[in-house]
Amino acid sequence: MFGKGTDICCGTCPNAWPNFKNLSTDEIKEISENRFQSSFIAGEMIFKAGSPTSNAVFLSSGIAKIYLEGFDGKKIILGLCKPGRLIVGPGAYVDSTHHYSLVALTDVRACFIDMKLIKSYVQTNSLFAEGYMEDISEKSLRTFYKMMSLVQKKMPGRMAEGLLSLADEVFLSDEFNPILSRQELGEFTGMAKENVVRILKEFCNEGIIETNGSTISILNKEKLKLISANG
Amino acid sequence: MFGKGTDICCGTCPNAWPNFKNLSTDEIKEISENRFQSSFIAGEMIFKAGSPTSNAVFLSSGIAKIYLEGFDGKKIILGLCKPGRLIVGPGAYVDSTHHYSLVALTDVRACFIDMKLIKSYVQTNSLFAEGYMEDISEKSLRTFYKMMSLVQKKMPGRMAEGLLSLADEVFLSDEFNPILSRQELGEFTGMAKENVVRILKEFCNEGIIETNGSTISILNKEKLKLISANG
DNA sequence: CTAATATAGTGATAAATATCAATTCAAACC
DNA sequence: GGTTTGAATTGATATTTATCACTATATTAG
Repeated sequence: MFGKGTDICCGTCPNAWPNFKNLSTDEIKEISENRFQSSFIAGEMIFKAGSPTSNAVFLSSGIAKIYLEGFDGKKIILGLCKPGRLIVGPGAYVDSTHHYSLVALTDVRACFIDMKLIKSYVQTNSLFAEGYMEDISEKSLRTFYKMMSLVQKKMPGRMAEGLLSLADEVFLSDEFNPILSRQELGEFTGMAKENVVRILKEFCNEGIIETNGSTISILNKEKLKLISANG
Repeated sequence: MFGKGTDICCGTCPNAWPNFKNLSTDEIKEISENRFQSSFIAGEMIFKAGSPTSNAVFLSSGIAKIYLEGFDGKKIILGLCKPGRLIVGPGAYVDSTHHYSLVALTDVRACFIDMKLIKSYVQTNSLFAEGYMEDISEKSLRTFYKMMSLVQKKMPGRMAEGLLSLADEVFLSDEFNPILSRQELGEFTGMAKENVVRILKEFCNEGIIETNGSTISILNKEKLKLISANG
C-alpha cells in the first residue's frame, strides 16, 4: 500500500505531530496534499543510516525502532517510535543524511513529508520553527540521559531502566509484550543477549517481574526504580 | 573582572559565534550593548547543571570543559570548548535548565548574552533560527558518535579517539598539553584514571605517542587512527 | 626549604561483562 | 506429524575493566 495520501488531512489526523498545530490552514493543506503514504511489514527498513533526509517520517500506526549502527555491525537502539512523533535525525540540518536507521517492529503505516516543505515553514513560520527546536532539543536531552545510563550504570540498572521506559513511555502499561527480541533488548540496554536472559531471569526470581510467553509484567515497580536509580 | 561589555562589538569580535553574521546591524548592536563579560580562573565553575539557562555563554578566551554529572559523582566530559562557539544546552528549549556543567580549564574570559534576546531573534530572524538549528543539530550528532564510542569501543580505542580529537579539534597540533588531568582524561574517554595511565604508557611503549612532562606528542597518527577505528 | 597535599603511576585482585559451546524451545514449513 | 530454522536459554570460560592499596612525584603553602 502506497501512494499520495489525500484521504485524511494532517490537520485532523489524531496522530499528527503536535507542532503541526502551529501551521496555518494553507500550510496544513499544502503538506496534506504533498505527503506520501506507505506501509511496511514488521522487520522492514523504513530508512537507513547514510540515506538522504529528503523526507520527514511520521508513523500513523505501528511501532518502529531507531538505532545507530556502530562498529562491526553492533547496534545501539536509541528508542522505539510511536505515531505522533517527528522522525528525522539531526543530519537534516547538518549534511542532509540520516545518521540512524528506522526499522518497523510491527506492521507500520507511515507518512512521508518533503523536508523542503518542512524547512520552508521553519523559515517562514517562527512558531513552527520554535516547535521544531523544542523537538530537537528534547531528543538531544534524551540522548544525554541514554548515554549516561549506558556508560555509567551496570547491567541490572540498565535493564531496569529499559523496562521502565518501555512500560511508561512506549506501552503505557506494566504488562506488555516488548516486541523486541532478547538480542534487540540487548541493543537497547547495551549488553549481550545472553546477559539479557540472565538478568530477566534474576528479576523473575526476585519477584520483580514475571514473564509469560513473550509478555513481561512488572510486579514490583518500586524495586525496579530502585535498581535503575542505583545503577 | 566583570561588567557590561561595550568595548568590543560582537559584530567585529574575531571570536563571535558564526551565526551572528545572520543578525542585522541593529540586532548586533543590541546584543553588544546588553552583554555581560566575566573572567574565571582555571577550575572555576561557569555554570552548573540544574541552574537556569538565563544566558548564552561565549568564550572570548581560554578553554572550558563541558560535562554531564552522572550517578554517584561520576562525570562524563562531553568535550572541550574554545572561543567561537555557542554554549547553551538543549535545556534552553525544554525546561530552561542547564543539563551539563561548564568549568574553566584555563583562565577564561566569557560573554553572557541574555537568552531572551537570542530567543527573540530566533522568532524574528529566520536565518538566525536556521543557524541555531544547525548548531544544535551538529552537537546532537556529536553526542551520537560520542555515545557510540563510549559504549562500543574498548579502552584503547576510546583513548586513541580521545587523543585524536584533542589534537585535531581542540589544540590543532599533534603535540599538545591536554590540560586535562588523568582523572579528567578518564572522564573524557570513559575509564578509570588508573587505566588512562596504563594505556598511555602502552601507547608510549609502542612508539605511538611520547609524553614529556605534561605534553603529549602523537608520533604515529596512522596507528592511532587504526586503533580508534578498530575499537 | 620543608611539610602538606594533590596528582601520577604501579601491581594485585575483584567485579563486570562478553564470548563460546551446547541445548532447549517454538514458530514456520513441507 | 515430523522437520527445519532461528531464537531463547544455560553453563563454562575468557576478556575487559574497576577497585584497592600502595609508592613516587610534583606542587603548593607556610
